[in-house]
Parts: sequence; structure tokens; C-alpha cells
Amino acid sequence: MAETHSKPDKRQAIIEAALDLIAANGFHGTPTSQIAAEAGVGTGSIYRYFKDKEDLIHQVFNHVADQISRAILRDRDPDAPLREQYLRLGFNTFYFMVKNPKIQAFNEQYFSSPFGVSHKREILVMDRTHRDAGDVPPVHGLLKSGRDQQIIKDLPLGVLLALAFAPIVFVARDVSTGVLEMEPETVQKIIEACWDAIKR
Amino acid sequence: MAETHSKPDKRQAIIEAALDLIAANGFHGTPTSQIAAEAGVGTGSIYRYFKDKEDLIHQVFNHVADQISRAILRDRDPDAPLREQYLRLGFNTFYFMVKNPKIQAFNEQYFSSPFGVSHKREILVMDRTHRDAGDVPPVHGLLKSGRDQQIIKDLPLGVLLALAFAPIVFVARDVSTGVLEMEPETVQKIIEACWDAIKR
Amino acid sequence: MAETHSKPDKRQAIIEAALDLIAANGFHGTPTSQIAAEAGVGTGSIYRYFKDKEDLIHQVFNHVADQISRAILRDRDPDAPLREQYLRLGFNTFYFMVKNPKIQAFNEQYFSSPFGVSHKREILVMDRTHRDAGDVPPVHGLLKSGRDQQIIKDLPLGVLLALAFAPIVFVARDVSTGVLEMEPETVQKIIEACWDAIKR
Amino acid sequence: MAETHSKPDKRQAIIEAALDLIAANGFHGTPTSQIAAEAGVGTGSIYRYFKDKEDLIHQVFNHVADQISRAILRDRDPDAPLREQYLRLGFNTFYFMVKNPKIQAFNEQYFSSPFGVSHKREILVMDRTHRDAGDVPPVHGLLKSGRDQQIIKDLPLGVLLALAFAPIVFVARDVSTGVLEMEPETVQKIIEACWDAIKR
DNA sequence: AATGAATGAGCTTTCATTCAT
DNA sequence: CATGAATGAAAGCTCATTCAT
Repeated sequence: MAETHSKPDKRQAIIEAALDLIAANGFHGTPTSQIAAEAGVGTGSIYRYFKDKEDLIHQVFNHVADQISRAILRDRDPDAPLREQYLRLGFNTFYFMVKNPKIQAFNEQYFSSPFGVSHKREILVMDRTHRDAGDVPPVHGLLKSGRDQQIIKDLPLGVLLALAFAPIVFVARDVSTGVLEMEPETVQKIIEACWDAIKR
Repeated sequence: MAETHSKPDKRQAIIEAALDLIAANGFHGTPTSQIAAEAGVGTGSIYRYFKDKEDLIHQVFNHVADQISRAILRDRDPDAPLREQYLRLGFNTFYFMVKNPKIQAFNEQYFSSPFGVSHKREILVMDRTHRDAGDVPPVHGLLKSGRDQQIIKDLPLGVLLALAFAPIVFVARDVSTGVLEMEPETVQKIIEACWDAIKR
Repeated sequence: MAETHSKPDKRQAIIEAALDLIAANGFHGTPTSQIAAEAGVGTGSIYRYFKDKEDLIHQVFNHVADQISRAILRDRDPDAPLREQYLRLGFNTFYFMVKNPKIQAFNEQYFSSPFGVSHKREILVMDRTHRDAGDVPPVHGLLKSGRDQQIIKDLPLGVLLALAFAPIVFVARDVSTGVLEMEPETVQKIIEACWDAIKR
Repeated sequence: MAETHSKPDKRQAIIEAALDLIAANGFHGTPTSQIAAEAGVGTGSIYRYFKDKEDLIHQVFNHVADQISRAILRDRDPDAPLREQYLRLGFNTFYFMVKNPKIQAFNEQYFSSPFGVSHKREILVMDRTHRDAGDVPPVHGLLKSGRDQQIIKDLPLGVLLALAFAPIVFVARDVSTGVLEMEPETVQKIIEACWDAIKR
């Protein structure tokens, strides 16, 4: 009786296939024919759901960005102390990236390629489910609020974002690719170190 | 025996042309024919100096990595306090990236593409002129030494590198691309914040 | 038993849509999907009425040819002098073509494309409503009769047809496409000139 | 030692191949791959000489138009009586078309397709070798001059062209395609009939 | 050594046609 | 009967690479 996803949803299958293959082989290492094959659809079907390959890539990014922001904001407690809230975001970020290396790989390629130039990195950490409502993205809100309360350094938001998350993302990548080993307690230390960077 | 710049050095011209064009248009947006034209050589000549396009790209990276490490290590004073030495590295990194957006753009593409997977990011900050001699790269040495003296946190080197430089690189990119404005005194604050992240 | 226009007649709608679009964009500039959309039917429905796209095109031609011959033969008076009868045909031809540029455009494409090779141009001027009855087509009959009475030159019918109508069609096209302006009295002169060509 | 056309001239080979195939199968019935094969070159080579398929088609037309105008104007004697001059043009036109059915077929397709809309039919009869010199095209000149001398009817040039040449071209096509048989003396009569159409 | 014309594999994309609903 | 999502063959075009000059 549950027909929640009764139809195979080819659109989604294509997006997933594109994500997997692009993460592994890059945009230009991934022919549309291969995406179609991986998704189990005919080559022409891609063009029923997406204007062209570039559109598909942007849609993959949207899909990915949704997942990322949902994961990062998981379990947040708006009433907890700011430091706690930040640590939670940091953990979520780190583990999501480590557990989803394909998303991480796709994301990096997207942002460092001509496709991603128009996008600001910041939108990633927006609460995309509410972004159309005009709300302040929670991550921004957290940092701003801490800055107002003089808990966090008086620096531009973009700078605070970099200090607070760039090292986490870098380390996560090195862990994913096997360049770096990581013991669980070290993760805690890294995020606390980022806190040291932004706190007054 | 002086052969300072006796031959026009087409090899170098090709590498420079490739760097410029790839930074602007991406790997796959840059045909070899265009590189040859920009370098002022025939298309065939590329294959006299490089095995294939992939080889050329790796050589461009080597060229770029040399410049980066040279720039980062500029004016270092091995006898200055560790904090001073780190601040110098941070400044050098930031300003080099901001002043060389093409190198930055190329670098990011390289690392986030299938080309760069095999390379560890760390080698970037090695003193590449001596890396074959088995020396310890100076940046690593600095962090290690600080860790030994219990001035810097007890974290793996890769992590310390991420904490110390990732935010700087991120911010530099946003400044290059115009996403972020940056007053000179803010730069100082950013690097000091990174120091807060790694110092005990 | 009145079934005058009981069913929406999708077949006719498809033919009209095809005529419009092909006249504007050419055979190959007109996808079947577009024809279906314009006709207000599903893409698949085309194949219920026509074997394939080629068949559809031939049917459009038949439709067009019917209209042309009906228009050309309008108001003819079999008892009028031959010259009068011819002038009438010429006028009808000219004004029909000028007022129906889409039909003219389709027709030309059809005849000069591989589709039309098999068709003889002559059938156009046949009285298509009676062609299956074995009658002599009226236009042919007129010319033949004039030739027999030694009013019209002793030339093969195909040649007489070309002399009598080709200039009219050419000029009509140029008028339709705006290449040529045409004052009403000039039309009279053109058709009389064609009469000069065929008359003894 | 004559090395007049020492190199195979691929450009010309491609144009000839395109002409042959398009005349037989139409623009869209002729893949570029087939043209390349027929011309004995690689598919990519087409794009060294022509921007794209459309450009190739226009170049084929230019080639064809040159040949036509050269052929039509062959043996003309500017000092002969106007009627003689016209008859010569008519003969040339007829025989060239009959002997070069591929050119005729290509030409018709070109003019009745979206490719040819921008071109006026008239330019065909220009002396293309001198068209850049701003000269009056000889065929136009002839008709104009006849009109001025009140030998030819007082009708617009475009109309005179249609009266003088359309029937010839029509008949030539029917002869080429086998629809019409033609005895030599009939040709003479046809062209004289066209003269009757334009003469006062 | 240097060139650039030539190549053709491989890409993205279109569209006539089918068939499950 | 009607539909339109799905298909995949086939098209136009690009570009890394080769090789005769």
C-alpha cells in the first residue's frame, strides 16, 4: 500500500549516476552516454530531464548542496552555548565529508571549475530548505551572533567561515583520500582548534 | 659557457601559455592548439617537449609549485621566534595567492581534478629546490619544531598544515575573485587567528 | 446521418500544422513532435494517421495540390475564347500563389527535394477531383485544344505548360518574398506576355 | 614541369563531393561523414576548410553560381542584335542545365530551402567574375537596353527575367529528369517563344 | 628541430518512432 | 483510440595526436 516511490524516478537515477561518475572521473572524463548507462536509461532520456550536460551538472550540484546543508545542520540545538553549537556543526561537516567522499569530490571540482564561479561557496552552508524564505542561513547567523556578543572575533563573515570550516574540509579530504589517518579524538581537537581561531 | 638565455626556450613559453589559458578556461576548455598559438609555436612542437597533454599539465604544476614554494619561503629568518616565522609564511602565502590569481586558479583545478589526486597537497609547501636532497621541507620543519617545543598543538602535521594555511588560501581566493574585500589590517588578523588555531 | 464535421478530424489538423511549419522551417527544420504540438495531438497520434513522416509529407502535398488545382480552375468558362480562358487560369494561379505563400513555399520545397522527384509537376494542374476518372485535365485540355485549332504553338504539352505558367509562379514567389513589388496592372501584362509566348 | 595543380586541393574535392551528394540526396540526406568519404578526406578536414556544414553549402553555391554564369555568358557577342544575344543566352542556359543536372538540382534545392532565402535569384545571372567591380550584370544590361530601345516590353526587370528564363529552366529540368523528351529544333522554338514573351 | 595539415575516435545532442499505460 | 515518456541510431563537430615536409 505504501507507494512512496513507486516509479523509478529516472531523473534522480541520472543525478546519482552523474554524481558518482563525475566524482570519480571529472566532468570531462564522464560522457553523457556513460551517465545514461550507469543510470539505466537511454542516452536521449537525459535530455528529457535536463536541458544539456551543463544543466545536469548544476542540478547535481543543487542536489548535493541540499544534502550537505541538511547534514551539517543536523541535531543543532539553537539554545546550546555558541561553542557547543559550533562544535556540532564542525563535527557534522567533518563526518559528512568523510563519509561522502563522492560528494566532496564533486563539490570541489564544481567550485574550482568554470561551472562554479558564479556560485559563492557560502551558499553551501545555507539552510537550503529555507533559503527562499529569506531567512538568515543558520551558520551565518551563528557566527554573526557570536561576533555581536563579542565571543567571536570581529572579522568579516567570509573570513570567519574560512577560519571555521576550511581546515575541516581540507583534513576531511585528506582522510577520504587516505593521505591522512585520523583517530576519533583528533577530530575533536581539530574542531576545537578552529574554535580557537575564531573565538576572541 | 654562458648559456643564460641563449635559446628562446619554447618549453617555458608553452608552460606559461598553458598556465594562463588553463587558469582562465579550465583544462578541457583549453585545446593544445590554443596553447601552441599563445606560446607562438606550432601545434606539433608541444609533443617535442611533452609526452602528451597530461604530461604538460603535470609540468605546469611543477612549475607552479616551484614558484609557490619560493614565494612562501621568501625572507624567512630561521632565527626569528616561531610565531614570527609563521606569520611571515602566512603573509607570503596570502599575498602571493592574491597577486597571482592564475596560479591559484590553476592550482585549485589541478588538485580537485583527477590529475591532482596522486599528489599530496603537502609537497606544495616543500622547499622544492631541495626536495630531492632529502631535506625536511622548511614549513614542515617549522611546525614540527614548534610542536616539539610544545609551542604548537600536538596534532599530526597534515592537520597543522590545514589549520595554518587552509583559511588563508580560501580567503585569498575569495579576494581574488572579488567575493570578499580585504583591508590590509584584516590580513594580519586572519593570520594571527590561524596562529591561535595551531598554538597551544 | 449528417456527419459534416462530427469528429474533430485530427488527420486534417496534422496536415495543416505540417504545412504551416514546413513552409516556415523546411522539412528537416520541422520535427514531428512540433507538428503534433501545433496540431494539438499527441506525438504518437501522427503514426495512427500516417505511416511515417515521409508519408505525412506526401499527404500534405496531396492536400496542397487539391487546393491549388481547385483555385486555378475557379470561375472557368469552357465556352469563352481560349485566350480568355487562359488569362483566367493565369490570374487564378498568380493570386492564389501570392495569397498562399505557405502553400507556395511548401510546394517548391517538395518539388526540389528528393521527395518530389517521383511526381511530375504536371499533375499539379490536373483537375485532381476527377483525375481518377481518367478525364483529361482541364489545363491540358485547354492547351491541347488551342494547339489543335492552331491558335497555340505546336510544341509538346510540357513545354507549353512551362511557357504558360513558369514565369507566373516565379514572379509570384518574388512578390511573396518581397523581392519584387507588383502593381495590379502589371499582373495583367505578365499574363498577356505569357500568352504571347504560347500563341501562334 | 607544369605544376599547375600539383596538390590535390582538398577544398575543391570537398565541394565537388558535396555537390554530387546533395544533388542526389538533398542537404539533410547528406551527412558530412559521407561528403568526407566521397572526397577522400577525413571527417575533420571539412572543418579545416569550412566553418560548418552550412558554410560548406554556401561555398558550394558560390562555386555553382560561378560555373553557371560563366556558362551562360559564353560566346556572347555584345555587338550582335539584341534578339541574337538573347537567343545565345537562352541556348547556353538550356544546354548547361541539361548537361549539368546535378548543378541544376543543387541550385533548386538551395533556392527553395531556408539557405537560399537571403539570396536573390538574380545574382545567378550576374557575371560573377566581375560582380565586385560594380558592373551591371550583362543579362540585366541586355534586358534593360532592349527595354530602353523599346524592343522589349516595359516591365520590371525581375519580371522580364522570369519571362525570359523561367520556362527554359523548367523545361531543362523536365528533360534532365526524363519527364520530357526534347528534339533539338524544339529547343530553338522554346527560346524563340520566350523571346515572343518579352519582345514588344 | 619545427611545423601545421590531416586525421578519426569520441563527444554532445536531436528526433523519428515505439509501446505501455 | 490517444498519449507522451523512452529510446538509440545517427548526426555535426572538436581536438589530441601524428607525420610528411
